[in-house]
Amino acid sequence: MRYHRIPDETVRRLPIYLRGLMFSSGQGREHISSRSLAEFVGVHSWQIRKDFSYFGDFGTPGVGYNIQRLAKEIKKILRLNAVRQAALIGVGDLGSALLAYPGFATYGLDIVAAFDVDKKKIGRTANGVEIESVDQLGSLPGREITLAIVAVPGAAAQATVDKLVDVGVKGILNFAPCRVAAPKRVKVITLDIAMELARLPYYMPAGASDVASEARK
Amino acid sequence: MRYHRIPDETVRRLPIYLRGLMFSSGQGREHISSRSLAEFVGVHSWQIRKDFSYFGDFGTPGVGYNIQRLAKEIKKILRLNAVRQAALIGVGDLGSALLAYPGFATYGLDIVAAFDVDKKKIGRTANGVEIESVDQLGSLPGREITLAIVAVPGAAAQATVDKLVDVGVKGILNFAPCRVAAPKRVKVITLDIAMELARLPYYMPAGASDVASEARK
DNA sequence: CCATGTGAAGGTATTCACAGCC
DNA sequence: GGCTGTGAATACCTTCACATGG
Repeated sequence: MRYHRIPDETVRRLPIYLRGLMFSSGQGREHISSRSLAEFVGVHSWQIRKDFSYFGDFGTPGVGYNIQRLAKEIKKILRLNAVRQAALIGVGDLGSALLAYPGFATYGLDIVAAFDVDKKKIGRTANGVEIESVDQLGSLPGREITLAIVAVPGAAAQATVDKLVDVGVKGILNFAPCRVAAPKRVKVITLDIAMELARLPYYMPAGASDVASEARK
Repeated sequence: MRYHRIPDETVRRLPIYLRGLMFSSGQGREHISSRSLAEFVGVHSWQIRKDFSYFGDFGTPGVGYNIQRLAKEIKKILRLNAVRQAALIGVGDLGSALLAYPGFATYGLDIVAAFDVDKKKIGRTANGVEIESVDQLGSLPGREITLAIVAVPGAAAQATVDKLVDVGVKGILNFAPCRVAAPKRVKVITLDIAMELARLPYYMPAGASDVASEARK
């Protein structure tokens, strides 16, 4: 079925596939089967085929998928085909790490501006980006920045997001450990690192005391 | 229905509720309605009631939920009722930020050990934790550490996880941007920061050119 | 013969509406 | 009147099995 709405869960997996395809592409191969890709990315092959079926026929029966063509299509769907510029708000420990993080480039995302409230930081350069005062956020509309990464303390998060919405940012990745409200036209994804760790114990078997004995097995 | 398996999606939301409850608890109130909590955490009230219904009657009709009692129960379910010690592997930019991250304590998680391959870092102290050589991972079984946070480069991730499994770690939060394999008895949650950002453009409306005009509205 | 693409079946989670209780 | 707890309805996603195509 070629024309179909793409389920959210499929959209969530597309970056995983993309990562796998880009890696395979670096290996010099031209085609990849759903089976091979499945093994590499850790998703079942039938799930992969179903996911790809939502947006067209990219596979050749008996051969597999053309890596380049499929990667290009996924990028198009995710709108990652052009390099996108992002601003970072909050250059603390986490913010600094994000500035230095090489992974964003993988998906064509580039942090080109950084803002902080701390006067001591303003004017300094971190990873080739000059840190500006948050008061300068008003200058964003003139620059080609549509995305923002929020790495400020929870107490400042909502005010920061409000400001970002004001200056026309369309998408926000929020690292502050709290819910932030925004109009529907602005997409906010909150990524609370500690919360992810918090559900780990639930899935872990037994108590802490059997670590040593378990290790011997 | 009091005795019921708790759906995974509910487990994923429990830490969100817990955060909200702990905050409300600090406000001195004793009870909270599903409506108030909903507003605070950004989840619909019926969803909250349904989620809570999976593990017992904690609400009083006309009054709401007893904050302390409910928080305690959620902690018990998530097995966060005792402080849990974690080890950090990889003290680079991201690892250092995680060491300094205050959010883990919210859920009773404490990073008490750090490991790196870099000889220059070994022996130094970061946030009160002495950085040890990864060769010392073998010493983990004697310590009360069941959880590990992996913040090493992608190329080293699988080897690191293998080693952690060997020394009896039961749960791993993996920040490396790749899939890692582990036996079923060890729970691995992979958190690829760039991937989260990668699906943001998909949900953003229109192109980059209308930023300025949009901001005027 | 191998691998895709997809209807159909099955399972899981969300949403609703309201009975029951304080 | 306000709020919980929950069956029932609905929507969504996953899994399977296999027809179809190279």
